[in-house]
Amino acid sequence: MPSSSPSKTKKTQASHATKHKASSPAPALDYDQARQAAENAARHFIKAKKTNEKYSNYVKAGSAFVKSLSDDDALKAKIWSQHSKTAQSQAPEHEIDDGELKEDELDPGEDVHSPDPQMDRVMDPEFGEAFDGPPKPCTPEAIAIFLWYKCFHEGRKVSTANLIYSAFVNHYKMLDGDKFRGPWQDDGISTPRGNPAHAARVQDMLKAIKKKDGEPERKHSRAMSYDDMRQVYEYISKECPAQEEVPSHDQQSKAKRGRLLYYLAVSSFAWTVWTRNCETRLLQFKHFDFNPAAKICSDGKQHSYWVVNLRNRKNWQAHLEKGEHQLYGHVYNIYSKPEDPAIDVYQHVLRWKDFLEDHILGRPMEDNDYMFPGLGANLTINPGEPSTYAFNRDLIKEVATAAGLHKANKYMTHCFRRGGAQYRFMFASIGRRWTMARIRWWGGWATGERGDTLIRYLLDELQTYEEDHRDALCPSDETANRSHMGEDRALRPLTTSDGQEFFNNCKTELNECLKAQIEGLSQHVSWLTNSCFTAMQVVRHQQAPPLQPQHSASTYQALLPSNSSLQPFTSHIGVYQQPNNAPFQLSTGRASHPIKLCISHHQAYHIKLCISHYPSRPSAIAFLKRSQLRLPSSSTHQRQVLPSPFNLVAWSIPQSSSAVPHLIHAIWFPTSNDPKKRGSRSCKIGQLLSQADARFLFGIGIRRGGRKPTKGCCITSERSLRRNF
DNA sequence: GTTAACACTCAGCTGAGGCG
DNA sequence: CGCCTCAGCTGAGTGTTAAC
Repeated sequence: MPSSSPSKTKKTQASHATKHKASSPAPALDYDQARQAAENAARHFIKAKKTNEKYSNYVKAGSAFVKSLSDDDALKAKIWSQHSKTAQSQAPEHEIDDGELKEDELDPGEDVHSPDPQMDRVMDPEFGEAFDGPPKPCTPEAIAIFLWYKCFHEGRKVSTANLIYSAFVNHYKMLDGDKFRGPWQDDGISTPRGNPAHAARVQDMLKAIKKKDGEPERKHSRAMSYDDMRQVYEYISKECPAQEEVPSHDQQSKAKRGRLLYYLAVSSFAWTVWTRNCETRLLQFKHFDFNPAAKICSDGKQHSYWVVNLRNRKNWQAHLEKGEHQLYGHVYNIYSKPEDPAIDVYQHVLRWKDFLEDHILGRPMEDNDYMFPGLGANLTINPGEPSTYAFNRDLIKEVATAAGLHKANKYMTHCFRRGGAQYRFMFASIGRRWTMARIRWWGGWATGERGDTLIRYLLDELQTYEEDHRDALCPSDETANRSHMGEDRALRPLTTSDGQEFFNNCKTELNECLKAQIEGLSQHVSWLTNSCFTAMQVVRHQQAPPLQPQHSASTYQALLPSNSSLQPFTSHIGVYQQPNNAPFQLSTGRASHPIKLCISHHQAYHIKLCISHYPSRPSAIAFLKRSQLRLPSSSTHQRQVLPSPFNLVAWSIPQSSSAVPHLIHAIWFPTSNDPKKRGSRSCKIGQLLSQADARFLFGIGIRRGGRKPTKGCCITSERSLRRNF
């Protein structure tokens, strides 16, 4: 019988052992005692304590079940026997008893004696003791019936069948050395040998149980994703009262702060180191090193970190036996991650430790203190006891619900291990995902584990993602089964179809853009021609004296449209000057009335047009921009550099022309400082521009820097423009 | 050598019941 | 009513074996 207080018993035993060790050497043992002690030690320690307990419980339960069944059957047999005797004594001799009941009179749950001799079997007289002592011929049948009872009658799942089966395998394996190991052998004559759990009858029942429920429903904990962690952290950042805001007497605020700091520490630790709940709960202060030796990286930088040593991860007993781990456990260096506070376990654990020491314990932590002890309602704890599973489970659900996570009740204690591992395996940014080898090491999985069962829940997620076809109707290609996480979507070459689609899209966009530009320029040209024409009319009729530069701006600003987008570029007014600082003047044909016009730039290319007259030179229209205009200087072979968008100078504006396309007669590159040559050349090269040419001219007027003027270049058509530009 | 099925172990999970 | 303990069920994780 198990002790009612196992912990006390354990402590008592340990205490006795300690005393015994300290007081006297071990007494001498005889052979029987030593053999018995060795067998007991093997029986008790070959499996984990909990496993042994569960196995033992199932064997006991099975034993009780067969006894009960045997007793019931004996009772029924007795009643039946008495009933038969009574019936025979009371029945008239002449009455014919057919010995059978009609089928519809039978209880459907009641077994019917079949005429089939195989079915009409009598219970083995040893059935009630089938599990007592060495296996008997009826033991396999007893195991099979017990399995049927638990799984078919009580509705237990396959795992229960496996557990019962394993319990009986282990029970008989450990019963008498090698005697009851191996396949079950029972010829009906000699004493049976082997393990009765391996009998065909038991195996058949196991197969039947495994198939009875079809595909089992999986109940995984929902993984805590990186986004979930951030969402919870944002919630806690708002809700967690700062230390300086918590009065010493305010236990409620203090408790709230403590719980949230505890949650941040536990969650970030489990999410980062991928620990299971029990592994986190059982961590003690001695497993941490908060003052490790300074470490200088290869790049010369030094980072803050602390060290945690996990020694007792799940199923590591076998690993330790094989020496698959480091001598002193599995060591993790935890570095600060201030840029990502939601998962900065370095800071969260330190913060929790400080809170624990300063506000709960009132002393520095000691080696055997649990890092995450269970918290009471008012921060009452016992540092020598770890937190409970239920406490962590409830806290996770509480915080997840409060933070507004989707399906918050689906988060269980395993959510951090799943979420952290999935993040490093699948969801971290490219370049930050870990290799399978690193994931295997970090999560403490066996090195020889197969690919598809290695970390099943990781690969399940990936499998689901890559083999999921629910988005097959999505217009965009979301196929993810051609590479890891569908990363090839970003690396696939451009297909003909993609190129055609891209071209069409560009064409549409470009057309709309050009259309807008041309319309804008067209308005400019229209306004420009009107302005020029009006200005010339003013000059012609007023016969005004030459305008001073400071007057010209205000004068001709009045000619500009009110549209704000066409504000005059006043800083450039008058910059087009001759060396002696005299302003250029507009010449209308041979007239010598200087007029200066400044046309603001607009939209594309900031075209500025300055129409000036210069007494010693031909009238000109210059397109100014940030580039440089080379103009003849006073010396024959020197050129003066002035701001201009391109090296174009047009001249000779017809007085009567009001149409845009006929405004510009010629475009001329001034290459000579000789007014006579310029004048004579201009006469030869002047030609009318079409509207298309004019627009084209304005369009390509953006050409910056200006090509070196070619001697006597005249541009009169689009083709010429193309050729000369 | 690979793969799938099987075998086994153990911690997570759940509900019942006791207790203050 | 909430907290805690306990027992039993469930599923994850790991190891082994046989078929291909």
